[in-house]
Amino acid sequence: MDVFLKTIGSINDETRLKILNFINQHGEVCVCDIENAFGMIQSRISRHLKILKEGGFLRVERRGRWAYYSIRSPLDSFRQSILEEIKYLGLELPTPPKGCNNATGI
Amino acid sequence: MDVFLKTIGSINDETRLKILNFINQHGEVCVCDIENAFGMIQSRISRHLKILKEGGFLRVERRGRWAYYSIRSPLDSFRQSILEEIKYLGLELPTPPKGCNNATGI
DNA sequence: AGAATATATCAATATATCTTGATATATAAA
DNA sequence: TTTATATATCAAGATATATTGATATATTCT
Repeated sequence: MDVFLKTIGSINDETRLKILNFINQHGEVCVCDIENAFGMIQSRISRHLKILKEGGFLRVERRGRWAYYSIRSPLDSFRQSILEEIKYLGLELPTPPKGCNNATGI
Repeated sequence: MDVFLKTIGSINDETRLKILNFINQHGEVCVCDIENAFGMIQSRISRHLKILKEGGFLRVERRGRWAYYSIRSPLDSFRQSILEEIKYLGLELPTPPKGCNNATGI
C-alpha cells in the first residue's frame, strides 16, 4: 500500500509528468539538462527527481560532477504501463537545453 | 493531461484505494454499505465516491433512495491495470456491513 | 589549497487536499 | 402532508504538498 501510494503520488503532479516524459523520450539526462529545458530553478527539479526516483521510475548515476537520471531498468509492467500512458498524452517536449556545461548533449 | 491527473489523483489516497478495492471485489454497493463497512461518516464516503467517479473508475445508478456504485464498464485497459495492481496489494476487506436498511445485502 | 560548478537539502511560505459537522435535496413511508 | 431515510454539498479547520531562496556537500579545475 505504501509503495503503491508512493508510486502514484510521484506521478500526481504536472511538472513530474513532464520531467518523466522528457527523460523517457531523451534517455539519460543530467539535472542541468532538465533545468535548462524547462526553465525551472535547480532545487525544484532536484526535488521532483528525487520523488520520481523514490516512486520507482528513475535511477541515478553520478559521474564526476553530474548526476545522470534515466528510466529505471528493468521496469515492472505496471510502471511501464504508466509510462506508456504518459507518452500517449502527447505532452509537448521543451526545446533542447543549451546552457549546460556537460559534454554529452542530448 | 488533466484527465490523466484526475485519474491518478483519484487513487492517490489510502481511503479511496480501500473503497475502490472493496467495490471491485463486492460488485455493486450502496453508500451506506461502505459507510458501515468502513465505519466512516457519510459525507466522507460520499466525497471519496465522487472523486473516484470523476476519476473514471466508478459509475453510479440511483434506485429509490439508494445510490449504487459499481466499477464502470467497460473500463479502459489503463484503469483496468490499476485495479489489478490494487487488487494485488492484498488490502484487507472490512467486515461485512450490517446496519444498512436496503434489502440487497452484499 | 582555493575557486568554481553541479546537485541536494532545508526553512518559510503558498497552495491543495482531507476530514468533520452542519445543512440541503430527494425519495419513500406513515 | 408530515416524518424519516439516503445521499450530496458546503464551510471551517487540519494536514499534506509544492515553490522559492538560501545554504550545504561534493567534485573538478587552477
